[in-house]
Amino acid sequence: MSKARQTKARIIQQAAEVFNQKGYAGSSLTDIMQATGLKKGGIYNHFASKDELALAAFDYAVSLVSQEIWTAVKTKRNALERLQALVSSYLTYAESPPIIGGCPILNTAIEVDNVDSPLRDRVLAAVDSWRGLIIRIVEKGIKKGEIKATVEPDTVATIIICNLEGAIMLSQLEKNPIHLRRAIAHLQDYLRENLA
Amino acid sequence: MSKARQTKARIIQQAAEVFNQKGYAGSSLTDIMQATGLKKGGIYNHFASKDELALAAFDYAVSLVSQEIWTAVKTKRNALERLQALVSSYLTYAESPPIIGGCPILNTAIEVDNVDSPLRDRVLAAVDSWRGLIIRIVEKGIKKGEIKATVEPDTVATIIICNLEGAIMLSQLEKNPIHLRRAIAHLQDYLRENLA
DNA sequence: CTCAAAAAAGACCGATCGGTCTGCATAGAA
DNA sequence: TTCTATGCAGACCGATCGGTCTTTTTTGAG
Repeated sequence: MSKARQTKARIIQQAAEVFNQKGYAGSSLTDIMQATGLKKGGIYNHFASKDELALAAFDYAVSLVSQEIWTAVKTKRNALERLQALVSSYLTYAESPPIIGGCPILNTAIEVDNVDSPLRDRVLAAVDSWRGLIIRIVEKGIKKGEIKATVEPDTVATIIICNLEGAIMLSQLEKNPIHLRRAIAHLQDYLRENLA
Repeated sequence: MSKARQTKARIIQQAAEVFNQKGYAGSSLTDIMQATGLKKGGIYNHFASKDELALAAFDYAVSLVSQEIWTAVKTKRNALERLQALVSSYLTYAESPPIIGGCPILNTAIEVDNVDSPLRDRVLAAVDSWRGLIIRIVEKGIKKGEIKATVEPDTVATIIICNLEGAIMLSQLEKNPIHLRRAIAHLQDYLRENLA
């Protein structure tokens, strides 16, 4: 049983890399077979369908990104510092990303934003969770007097996510981390000048 | 001959909508046939391959967006006002977008950023062209004393594009224009406070 | 109106798609 | 070490993929 779970975890990890680079529609089972070294029987023994594997792979990819963010955030107690740490954690995204191929939330959002699918719901949930984290940090900061009471938590969340996602796209496309670095610097200015 | 060109143009327009909503890998020739009302013979009479049609459709979609931007920009002469007009032109993106399914540059960038393909080169060129427009506006503004000499044109371009693209993704995913409006307001603040 | 040229239809092609199933190999409890 | 439960290989399936080609229809110049 342990062996089986190990294999299943390996399939998810390696499929996540394939999906994140080539997209769900653009990845075939042959691609997954090549990445995992397994044949069809081996894969379908663990997953009922390609879609089910895609969901598991997306959840796994998101968990990698979330973990990286949370690891950075929890090192600080002050609200402003928490936001700064969150933003800065994306500096590592260019050099040693948690998963190759860009941000899985962005990639999947673009691919499924016009269709109804379970995957679309997962993306929405992932974005909501991310936005919720930022909103809670800001709200707590306001309550504790670390952040100006006039600041709108929702707006801060939108601005941070927009900049990071847009910058990841640009840096990924041009294979140049400069855009991500500029966006992070811009967000740090924004946080410093508008929140406290 | 005129009829032929009309048909070809119609194929490009309707294929562009399909591709922009479902992606290139996610759109089949059957989808294109359904959208255009033509059969395979009718489509392949105008295009040698699906890829060739995809290129034409992408170029067309980008031209729609570019035209919208340029129409807004050319109404102003002052550099700061030009940038403000450019940013504000995206207010219409939510209600009456030049093409449905989100920004074609963003959508295509995400789909092809990890593969080598002619389409990837087109996306790079489209982004370069957009960034070049912003950079030239800023440079001219600096030369004419309308913008502070310490402003980095490249950075301004990155920040504007990041915010707009990230916001389009969020608004498209959540089917809520609020994110785009927040990003535009944020950019207007940024331009006002940092450029002049 | 004629008729040649071009546009479109639709049958057809091999390759590949996601998915199923049978049988063999292996793992791990007894 | 034995034996059974299950992980996995690989042949197989129908559907659909992008693309070709022959035939029919339409177009528009003369």
